[in-house]
Amino acid sequence: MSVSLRDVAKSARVSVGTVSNVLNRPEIVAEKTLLRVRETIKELGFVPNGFARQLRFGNSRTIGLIVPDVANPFFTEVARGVEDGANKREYAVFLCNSDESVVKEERYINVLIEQQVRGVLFAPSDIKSNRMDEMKSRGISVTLLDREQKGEDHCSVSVDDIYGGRIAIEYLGELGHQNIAWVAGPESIPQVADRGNGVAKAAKAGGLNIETIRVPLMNSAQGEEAAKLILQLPKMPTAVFCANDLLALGVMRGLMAAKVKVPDQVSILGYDDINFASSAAVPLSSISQPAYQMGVTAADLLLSECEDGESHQHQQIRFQPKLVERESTKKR
Amino acid sequence: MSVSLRDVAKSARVSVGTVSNVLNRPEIVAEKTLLRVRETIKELGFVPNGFARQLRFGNSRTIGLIVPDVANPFFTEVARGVEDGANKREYAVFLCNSDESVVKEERYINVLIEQQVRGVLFAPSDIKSNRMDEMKSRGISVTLLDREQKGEDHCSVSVDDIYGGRIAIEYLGELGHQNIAWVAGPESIPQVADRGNGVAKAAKAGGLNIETIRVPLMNSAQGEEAAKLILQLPKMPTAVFCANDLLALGVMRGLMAAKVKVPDQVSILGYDDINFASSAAVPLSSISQPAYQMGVTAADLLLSECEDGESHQHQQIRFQPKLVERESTKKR
DNA sequence: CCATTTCATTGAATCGGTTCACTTCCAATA
DNA sequence: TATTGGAAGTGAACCGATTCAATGAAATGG
Repeated sequence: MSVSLRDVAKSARVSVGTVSNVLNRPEIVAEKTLLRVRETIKELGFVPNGFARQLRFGNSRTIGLIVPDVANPFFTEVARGVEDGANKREYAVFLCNSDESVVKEERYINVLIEQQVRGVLFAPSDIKSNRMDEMKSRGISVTLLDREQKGEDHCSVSVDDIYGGRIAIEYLGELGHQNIAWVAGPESIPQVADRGNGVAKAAKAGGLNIETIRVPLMNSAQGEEAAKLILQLPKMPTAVFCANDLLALGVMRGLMAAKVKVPDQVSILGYDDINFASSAAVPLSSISQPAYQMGVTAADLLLSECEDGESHQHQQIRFQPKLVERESTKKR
Repeated sequence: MSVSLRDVAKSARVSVGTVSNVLNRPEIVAEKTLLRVRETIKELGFVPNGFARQLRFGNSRTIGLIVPDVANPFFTEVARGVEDGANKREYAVFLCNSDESVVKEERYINVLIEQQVRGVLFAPSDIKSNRMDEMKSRGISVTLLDREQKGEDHCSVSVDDIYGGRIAIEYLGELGHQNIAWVAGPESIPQVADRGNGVAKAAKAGGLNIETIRVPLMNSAQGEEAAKLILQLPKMPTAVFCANDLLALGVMRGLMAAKVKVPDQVSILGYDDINFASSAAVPLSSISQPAYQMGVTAADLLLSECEDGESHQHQQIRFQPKLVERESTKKR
């Protein structure tokens, strides 16, 4: 089927070594031979086989990035950062969307191993260290993304979500809000749990009243559901803090549909600071995570691990989230 | 560095063939040997080398997907479709974000060739058929995404954007709008040009007045700029049709900031029907493209080309966009 | 004219897993 | 006892590009 280097060699009446030299070190080949071989290559439509080359070299210049949801603007932003960080060092990124499914995650890990990527950036749906150890044992470096691990087996890049939850509530407290609804996702998601801890801590310190509303998924449709529940609360809160921006946008829509004025009657605060937050009808205040920067940093960390080899020291990098004030929050 | 099959064989005192059989056809190996070899594999931490395997087999079960912008919800939706379509046939997808840069596009094409993907789904920033022909000559099938080519060298999946532009204006005409602003992106983007043609055609047929506003990028910030321009028009339009939803959301925000009521004073119509369209403060009416379906179809087309080989017939599949009516458009 | 250096080319060995024709060995059958 | 059959295991050849010690040929120098 495919034309091999040997075919070219035979047809051009030279040795395989010469053809290889034409491709890789043309300067050491006599001009006449060079032209003849190149002519033959074109004629036969020869293209070197990447597998064979890499089999010889031992590794590729690609890394894998596994995220739970590409449709979430937060992760697309992280992905852009990873890409830029990797491109700077001339690596390419294999972007894998696990869709929060462990099965897909496993499948992608297998593919990445088979394709012999140099390293993997992993934002697991669920921390299963066995696969991570497996990758490591195969010489594939792994860096955790948006998740931190207790041990020091891997590098990681994460965000201090407890702090994020705390400053959110502190800010709402400063604005004079006493009754606050906390719209949370599943407790099983570590980020949600951490943000919730921060919320509880700040509420206790400030003597604020928190009403928790838990929804199974963190999208805007669930936000609208949450809005309905908020409207039914015995005591209507004056502010709502949501576990991510998609929820917040849904809540905003749900409340506005019920003629509740945002932010005059109810303030809304999101988390992630996705792009769309600023272009909502009432621009959304949010707790911002440096998504792009996290991606760049993670790529840097992973690739320096790949290139340093033995001498590498694992690092746990943790970013601080920041409040971004827009128009959806207001003094009581 | 890495443990090879030969090392295992030596250590377990069997031949390489037997070790290979333990991995691939364990049923033909005597149980006692099986256990011993497996023990050794675990002990040495042996992992087969994917390149060597694929060198033997000749090709992988991966395809590449090159999109101009993963951050655009339209393309993430397409990507999900592609993934699901590919997974059904047990292929994995290498998602590459060209970021509208030809340089990145080229680099990714090289990586895909090197990784010996089976096929490529390509939404080019710019139709450069030379690379496409090159891939084809290397036995990598190529299917065009969201772009149609005149010749019949490749399969393609696209949307009838002329039709989309037409039904948009026809709809606004039916609602009684006579003065309509058309917020367009760069004319160099084929989709924009097609939509514009549809707009012109429908306007002529219906005797409507169209004011074209051209912006350099198709994001929501540019939409806000467009809103300013609209407010300065000598004759204020009663409806705005935007080349995509991001622009439309920006326009909506810009107009509302200027106290223009949507849709009472001005109707707004977008294009793409991204997820966020429905959760905007005033849910956005839009021309919907079957993004997910397009992705699934493209993957199917590509993979049947890969598997059929010679007997394959190239197909040009073209979807019809549909109007989705929400609350941002209203009768005059 | 021979010795030495330079330049061009060669081709076998290598990477690591898979395959397959072949050998062993043992039990079953005639 | 001789023959057959089947199961288990062997190891060389192979996939295709790269590398490097070795060879050949031409050019330079004395």
